[in-house]
Amino acid sequence: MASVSVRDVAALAGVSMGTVSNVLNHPDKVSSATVARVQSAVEKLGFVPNGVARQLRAGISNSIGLVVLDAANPFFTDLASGAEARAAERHHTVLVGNSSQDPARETAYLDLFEQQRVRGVLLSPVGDVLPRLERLHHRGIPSVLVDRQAGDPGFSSVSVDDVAGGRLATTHLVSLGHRRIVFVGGPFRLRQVSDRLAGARSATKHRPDTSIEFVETESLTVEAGHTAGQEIRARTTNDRPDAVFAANDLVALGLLQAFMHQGSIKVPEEIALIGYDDITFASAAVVPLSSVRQPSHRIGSTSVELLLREADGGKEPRHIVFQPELVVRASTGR
Amino acid sequence: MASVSVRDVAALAGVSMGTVSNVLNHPDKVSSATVARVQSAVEKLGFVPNGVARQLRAGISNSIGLVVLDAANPFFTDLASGAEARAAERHHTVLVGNSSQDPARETAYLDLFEQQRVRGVLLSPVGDVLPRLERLHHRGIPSVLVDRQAGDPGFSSVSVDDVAGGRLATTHLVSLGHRRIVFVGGPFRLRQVSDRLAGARSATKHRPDTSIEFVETESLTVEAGHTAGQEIRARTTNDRPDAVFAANDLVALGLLQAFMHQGSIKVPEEIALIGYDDITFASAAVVPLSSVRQPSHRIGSTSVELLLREADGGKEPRHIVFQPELVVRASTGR
DNA sequence: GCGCCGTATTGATTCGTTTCAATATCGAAT
DNA sequence: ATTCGATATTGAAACGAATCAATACGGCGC
Repeated sequence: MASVSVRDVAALAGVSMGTVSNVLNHPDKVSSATVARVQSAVEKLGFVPNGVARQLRAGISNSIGLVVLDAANPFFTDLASGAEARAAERHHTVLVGNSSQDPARETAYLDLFEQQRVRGVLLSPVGDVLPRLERLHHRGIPSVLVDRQAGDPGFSSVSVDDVAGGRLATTHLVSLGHRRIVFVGGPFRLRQVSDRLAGARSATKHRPDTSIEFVETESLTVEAGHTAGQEIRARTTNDRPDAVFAANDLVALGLLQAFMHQGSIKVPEEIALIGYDDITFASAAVVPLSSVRQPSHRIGSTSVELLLREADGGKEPRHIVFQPELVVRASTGR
Repeated sequence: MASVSVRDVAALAGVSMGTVSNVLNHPDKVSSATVARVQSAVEKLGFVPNGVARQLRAGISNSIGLVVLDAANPFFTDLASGAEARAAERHHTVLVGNSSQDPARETAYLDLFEQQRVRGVLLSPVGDVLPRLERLHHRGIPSVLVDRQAGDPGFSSVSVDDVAGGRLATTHLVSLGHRRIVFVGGPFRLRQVSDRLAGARSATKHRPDTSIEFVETESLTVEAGHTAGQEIRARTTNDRPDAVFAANDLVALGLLQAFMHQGSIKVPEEIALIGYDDITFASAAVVPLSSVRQPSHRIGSTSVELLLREADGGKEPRHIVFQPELVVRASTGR
């Protein structure tokens, strides 16, 4: 019942296996009469070529591996959909792995992709992956760092200037008159977080009347934001900040939920709030959320672009940096 | 420079390919001295077994294909994460495809999975896929319908009783005194939509004082909801419903955005609103959203469970139906 | 010293496809 | 009639690992 192979098709059509293969892949090399005969045999047997065997023979697949930090974050689903779209145009497939910010899972996916001999790897890294990428590179598997500038210029990268984004958000808060700012996000070892934080710091550096405090969270989720928000809500009014900059919108939404609980803290009157990523849900939040927009879809498509360029030609690595954009909504007053 | 194979490892270790393979897969069959020698050769050469070759030889992969209706919908990302977690426990990998409610893309992913000879397929269908699944089944690839009861009992399914869910939501609206209800969602050909709608209808059937109207959208997205909301907002006050039941939370959030625009319609005072799925963002919305909760994570893990059972033992198909749960928040008053 | 048994190891074959040099076929040109 | 060329087709050799019957190697009892 199981598998019909080219052999069976060839037998039924009365030709050799090579000819069947040619009908499938180079129909122009085969006389039209034979093409017809083979195709009807394919039809009759319900033959579907075995992609695994094909890939083994070809030596390289047309799949691209993508490891994201958090599949539940709309920023990454947008990014992934951008990557998929571009890949589909080039007849490639994207395999998405979710590291959930766990270095072990990240490694597991890299192992899988290496074993599967994917065409290349797109990665928004958690752990220290450079040695790993070296190894992949050495094996002929190129990689592109996504949403993070390469520490090592040896690897291509597509990123957004997170320092600029952090500065944008913070400058905006300061310009509204806020002086006591809290940055919420984490873990700080994530580049996205530390860069946005650095931007925040640089925006306040030359303003001695402002202060900036850092609250580290375990992850960049709604839940983590909610926890941090409860901590802030528990403070006495005097100890509270007058503005909060969240490392991403999920955290911001969690904070917002905590602040609004029983109406304890009014946003933006008592505390102004700004997030990062401008996910779809930001504008539909209890208090529509100000945010820093990133071109998530384009990041994905551009990454694939770079990756395939490298996989094909072997050009030297490139670095593309997009600029973020401030989006002002009700959560920072106006 | 590329690939080191078992052959190279065997040569360096001074053993046969068969022995290398045994070290990798049945270390107990090999003397410990040889194991050590082979492992050091593996180390030295940086050998990573070729998963593609392995799979070809094995004849079956340990990947599971999953096709979702909308990867941007948190309901499906939760479902996928449930599936991944369960699959990982069983040493399987989930390949996620996003059909975006497009039958052509759905078919493309099924083609891919068939060519890749995956272990099985999880599918939340858009088009008429039963013939396709028959074919897969005939080829020895089992499938499980996800988030939809099988029309054909020949295939296993894991679903939520959407009719009950629709009834739950609508009964709730009626019990709050709402009499003029609009159901927003689409396309109606999606089972999820038509079932929820059927539930809504059944809840109002024996109440001649209530009316229910159906507004069909092109898809189940925030944007589609927003468009439908603008249409409703454009009506004269007399023509407006006093409650809206959205086919999912994304649509509900879109509606909410449209209603709140310049404060034109107050929720829930002028129009009560209830969604479906209870995604994370529902509780953080402008007006926290009432919804119908589904056990998305468990749906995913249970699906994998059923699929692997079928892939292993070949037991007869099973049908699991979860019950939805009403979650009341501010958007339906109280 | 011989046969026997269990453990270790080998080497050839298989999985299903693509590739490519070799061959077959046929018409046109010499 | 023979050669040349172009076009179609063939068949065998890869790709890289897993399997399994066959063999080698010891040690043991007799």
